[in-house]
Amino acid sequence: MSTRADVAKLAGVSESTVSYAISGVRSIKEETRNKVFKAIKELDYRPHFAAGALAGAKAKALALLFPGGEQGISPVALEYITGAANCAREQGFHLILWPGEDTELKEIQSFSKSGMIGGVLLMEIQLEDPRVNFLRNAGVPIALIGRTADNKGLNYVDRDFSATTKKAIDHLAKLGHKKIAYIQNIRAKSKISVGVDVRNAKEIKTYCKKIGLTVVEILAKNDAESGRNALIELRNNYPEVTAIIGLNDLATIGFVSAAREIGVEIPKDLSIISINTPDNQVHMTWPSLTTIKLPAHQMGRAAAELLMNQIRGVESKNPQQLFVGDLEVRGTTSKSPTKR
Amino acid sequence: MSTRADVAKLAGVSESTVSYAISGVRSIKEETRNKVFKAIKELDYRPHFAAGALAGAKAKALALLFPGGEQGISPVALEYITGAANCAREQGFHLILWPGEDTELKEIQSFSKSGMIGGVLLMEIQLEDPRVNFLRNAGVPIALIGRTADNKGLNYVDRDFSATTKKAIDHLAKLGHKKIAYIQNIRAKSKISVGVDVRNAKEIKTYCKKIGLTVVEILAKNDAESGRNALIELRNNYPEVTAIIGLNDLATIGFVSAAREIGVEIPKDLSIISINTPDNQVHMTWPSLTTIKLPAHQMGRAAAELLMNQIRGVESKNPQQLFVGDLEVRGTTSKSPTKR
DNA sequence: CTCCCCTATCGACACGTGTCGACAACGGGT
DNA sequence: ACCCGTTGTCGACACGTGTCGATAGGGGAG
Repeated sequence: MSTRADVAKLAGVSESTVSYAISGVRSIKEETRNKVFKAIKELDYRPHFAAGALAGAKAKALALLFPGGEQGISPVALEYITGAANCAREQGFHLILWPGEDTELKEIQSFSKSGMIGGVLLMEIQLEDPRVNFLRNAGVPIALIGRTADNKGLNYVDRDFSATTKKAIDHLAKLGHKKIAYIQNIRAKSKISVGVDVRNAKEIKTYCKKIGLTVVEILAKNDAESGRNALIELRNNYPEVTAIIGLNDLATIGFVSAAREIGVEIPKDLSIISINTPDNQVHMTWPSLTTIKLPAHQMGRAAAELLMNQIRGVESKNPQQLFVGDLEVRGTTSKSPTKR
Repeated sequence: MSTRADVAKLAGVSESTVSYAISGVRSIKEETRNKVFKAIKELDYRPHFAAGALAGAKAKALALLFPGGEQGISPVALEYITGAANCAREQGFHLILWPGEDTELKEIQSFSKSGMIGGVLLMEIQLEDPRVNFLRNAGVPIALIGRTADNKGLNYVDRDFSATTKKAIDHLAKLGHKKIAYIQNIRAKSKISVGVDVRNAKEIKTYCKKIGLTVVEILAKNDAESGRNALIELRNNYPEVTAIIGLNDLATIGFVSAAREIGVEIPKDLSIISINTPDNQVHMTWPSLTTIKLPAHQMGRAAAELLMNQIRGVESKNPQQLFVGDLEVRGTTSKSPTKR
C-alpha cells in the first residue's frame, strides 16, 4: 500500500502539495496537479481511511439504525435501505447497517466522534423519539425517514399522509364503497407511537368523515398469519364492510390469501387497496394488489442526500420533503357489492 | 470526548498501563486494573476508532458484499444478513452492507488495509468466483455463504444440497408423485454459474434418477410475476407433472397464486414444496407453503463467526459447515392425483 | 551475597493524513 | 526603486492509539 509520501516523492513535490492537489482546498498549479494525479494513478494510491479520520477528515460513511431484531426488516424498509445505500455509494459514501432496537446511542456518538461515521439515518420514527433528541444534542448529524411531532429544524423525508390516504379513499368511494376498514399495525396500541401509524389513522378518519364514509380499525401484527386472523375478525365483527385499506404490507398479503380460505371473493365481495407495498410483493396475491405506490427508493435516496449534505456542510434546498403515492389499480378493487 | 490520557491521569498511571489494562496483552496488577476501569467508567471513555485503526488495531467491522442493485435483496438473503449482523454485534463487531454487483474490489482491499474493515462476507457465490480469488490474494480475510467449486482452505457455510433435496423429494415420492418439476433461477442459464443453482439442479436430477422419478426443469426469474408465467408454461408443456420443487422464494409465491388464476387446485391437482423460504413468506399463500426450512439466521451467524475468528487470529473448529433443511409440511403438498 | 528471572509499569515512537503558518516568486501600482 | 497582494509550495505538527524496549522491584536458587 502506497502512502502520500510515496506519491510526493514520485511526483517530485511535497506531501502537503499532494494533499492540496487532492482536496483542492488551496490552489495548485495545473501542471503540478497533473504530475500528482499521474503519480497517484501509477501507484494506485488510496488515502488511508483511519489516518484521515484521525486527522479530522469528514467521515464518508452513514449509519442506518434499523429496528427489528432477529425477525428482520420488513420488505418496504428494504426499499428505503437500498435506495439510500445506492445513493450513498454513488457519492463515495458507504452505508452501515446498525441493527437493534434500543441501540446503544452512546456508542453511536462515539463512532461519530471517532470519524468513522459521518451521520445517522433513522427510520420508524416515533412522535417523541428519544434517539432523535439524543443524537441531536450529541451533535451527530441525522436525517429521518418519517418524522417526529415537533420537527422544527430537522431534516427528513416522509409521506404526505393527507394526499396519499385521500387517493386511496377516493378510489374506493368512486367504486361505491360506503363502509370501509383499515388494517393498522398493532404496535399503534403500545406506548410507542410511531409516526406513520398515527398519521395514517388520523388522515383516514378525517377524510372519511369529511366525505361521509364509515370507517373502522382492525389491528394486526405485520405478518401474513396475523393478516389472516384480521380478516376473520373483520367478517365476524363488521360484515357490512366492503372495502379495506391495508397499511401493513405483510399482513395485507395474508389477508388476501385468507379470503380464499373462508370463501370470501376478492374483489367481488371485498375490495382491498394496499398502501406502500414493495414492487416484488404486488403480484404475490391473486388477484394482484391494487396499491398506492410510494417512491420508496427515491425517498431513501433523498434521505441519504440530506444527510450527506449536512456532513459536507452544504445547505439542502429542501430539508423537509413529503412524497405522495400513486394509485396503481390492479385486481383487488372493484365496485361495491351493495351497488350491484 | 475523553482520551486515554485523561483516563491515565485520573487513575494515576501511565497511558500505556491503561492500554494494557484494556487489552490484557501484558499483565497488570489487579488493583491497578480496577483503578483504570473505574476511571474509564467515570469518564465514559471510549477508544477513538480511527486512532486505533491507524496504530494497527484489528478492525471491528465486517463488510457484507451483497448483490442486487436497485431492485434489492431477496427476502431469504435478508435472513442471512440479519443473522450475521446480530452475531457481529453481540461480539462488538459491526456489519457494513456493501451494495452493488461488481463492486470495486480494489476499494475493498484499501478499506481493509485502512483498518476500517476486518474482513469480508460474500454471498451468491459462483463456482468460479473472481471476488474470492482477488480478496484471497489481497490478503483480506473472507468467509462465504455458499461455496466455490474449488474451496480448499476457504471458510464457508453452505447447504448440504444432497441431504436437503433428498428430504424434499422423499416427501413427494412418499405421496405418490412420479413426475415432478423444479423451478430454477433463470440466471442459471447465463455465463455466471452460481453454486446454489448448479448444486440444487445436480442433486435433484441425481436423486430423482436414483429412485426412478421423472424430473423436468422450468426456468423463472425470482419474482412473483415470473412465477406465474412459469406455471402456465408448466401446464402447457408438461401437463403430466404433479409436483413441483420451488427453488426461488419469490417465484414460488407467484406460482401458487397463479394456480388459482388458471383453475389449478393446490394441492389437489398439483403439489408444491418450497426450499429455503423465509418464515414471513410461508403464510403468504393459501394454502400455506410446505417447505424445507434452512436455518438461515444460524447460517448467517456461523459465517460471521468464521470471519471474526480469522480476524482475531483464532482457528475455527469447523471452517466448512454444511446445513441441512427441515421438512415442514403445510398445505401445498398432498397425494398425487394419479393415486386417487 | 550475587545472579537471574518474573511481574508490573513507564516513556517513546510510529501509524498516515489534514491543515496552519511561513516563504519564495511574481506582477502591478505608486 | 519600493511596497503589497496573490499564487504556489513547503515544512511542521497534531490527532489518539498499539506496542516495543527499558526499568524498577521482588523473590528464589545457588
